[in-house]
Amino acid sequence: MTDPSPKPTRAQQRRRTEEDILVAARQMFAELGYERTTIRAVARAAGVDPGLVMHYYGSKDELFSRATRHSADELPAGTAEEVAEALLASLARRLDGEPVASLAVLRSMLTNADAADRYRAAGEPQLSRIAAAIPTADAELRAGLLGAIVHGVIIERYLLRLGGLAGASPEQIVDLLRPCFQLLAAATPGRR
Amino acid sequence: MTDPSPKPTRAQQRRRTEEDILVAARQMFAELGYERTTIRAVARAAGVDPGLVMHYYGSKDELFSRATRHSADELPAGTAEEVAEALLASLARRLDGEPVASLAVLRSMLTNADAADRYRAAGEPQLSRIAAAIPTADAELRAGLLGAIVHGVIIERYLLRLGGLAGASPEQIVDLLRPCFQLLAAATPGRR
DNA sequence: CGCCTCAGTCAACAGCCGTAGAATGAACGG
DNA sequence: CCGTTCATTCTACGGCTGTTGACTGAGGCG
Repeated sequence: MTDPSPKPTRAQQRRRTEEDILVAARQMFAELGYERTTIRAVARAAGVDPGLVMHYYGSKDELFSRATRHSADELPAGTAEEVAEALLASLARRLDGEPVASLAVLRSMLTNADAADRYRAAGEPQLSRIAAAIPTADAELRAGLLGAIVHGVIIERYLLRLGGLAGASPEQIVDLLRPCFQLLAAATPGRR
Repeated sequence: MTDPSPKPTRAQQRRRTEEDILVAARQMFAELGYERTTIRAVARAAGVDPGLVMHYYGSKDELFSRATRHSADELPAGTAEEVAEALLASLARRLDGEPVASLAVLRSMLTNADAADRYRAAGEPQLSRIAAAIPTADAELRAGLLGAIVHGVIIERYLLRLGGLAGASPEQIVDLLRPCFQLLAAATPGRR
C-alpha cells in the first residue's frame, strides 16, 4: 500500500494549504462576520503568512466568495404538503450541524452586500419551488414566511444561541413547526 | 406668541445638535450596521465635525448605545391565546414602520456583541411573558420559536427586503401567522 | 548535477479608523 | 463692557487594514 505520510508532493502540499486557509476562513467568517474577520487572522489560524492568502485568493472578497461556495439541498417538486414536509426535513438536517460555510453567509448577510446576494441566490430557487406548490394567490408570501421562519430559527439557534432554541433537539423543533408549515402550505386554512 | 425661529438659545442649539447626531447615527447604524458606520460619516450626515460627536458621546460604543436605546412594547399577562394575540398585534405595529433604533440593533446583532446583548435584553422579558402563559412543559421552546418567527419576518422584510415579505401588507402577514401562533401557544395541538 | 519552477516569507505602503487635545469665537452673566 | 463659559472646529497621532512586490529556498526535472 502507498504510505501517505512521508513526502507530500508539492502539488499535494499546495492543495492542502489552500484547503487549510479555506477552513480557517470559513470558521472565522462564521464566528465574526465579514468585516471583523481579517486576512491576517485567517492566515494565523491557518498557520501561514498573510501574503500567501492574498497570493492564492487575490482579495478578501474572493476569499469570502470561495469560502462560502456550497450547495444547498434541493427541494423536490410535489404537492404543497410534500414540499412542506421536505422543507421540514431540510430544516431538521440543518438543525444538527448547519454547515459552517452557510453560517458564514448568514452571519455576514446583514452587513455585507455580497453575503446578502449569496443568501438570496441560495434561497430563491427553494422559495420558487415552495411557491409553485402552494395553490393560493398569496403563494409567494406564504413561501416567504416559511423561509423567514426557517432562517429565524437557525439564526437564533446558531448565531445568537438563545436558550430556548439552542437547547432543544431538532426533532422537538420540527415537530412543533410541522402543523405551522402544513397550515401555511395548505390551500385555505380553516377559519378560527 | 413666542416666535420659535429667530434666536435659539445656546442650550436649545446644543440639544438640537445632539438630537441631529442621534438621528443620523440611528439611520446609519440601521442601514450599514455597527462596523461599517463611521463616526466621520455620522458627523457628515449630521452636518457637524467628527470631534463634536466624540465630545458629546465619548466613544462610538456609547453613541451606539444612546442611539439604540428605545422602549419595546410590553406584553400583557393573560391566557396563552391572549398573549399570542398581543404578540401578533405587536408584530403588526412593527410591520408598518419598525422603529429605526430597533433596526439598528437588528442589523448589528450578528456582528457586534453589544448589539447582541441589547437584542437579548429587549427580547427576554417578552419571551418570559410568553413562556409563562404557555401551559406545556416545552413552554420556553415554544416562546423561543415565536420570537424567532417574529424576528425572522422583520429581518427579511426590512433588512433583506425579500420580495414576498417586503411587498405584503401587515394585515396579510398577521392573518397568515395567526393560526401558527395560536397553535404554538395552545396547550396540545391536535395531532395531524 | 544544475537549472528552473513555485510554495511560502518578509517588509512596506497608503488609507481609513477611533480618539485626543489645543484652538477659536460667539453667546452668556454680571 | 469685560471675563467666562462652552459649542464647535482643526490638526494630529497611533493602530489596524487590505494589498503589493521583491525575496528565499527547497522540490521537480532533464
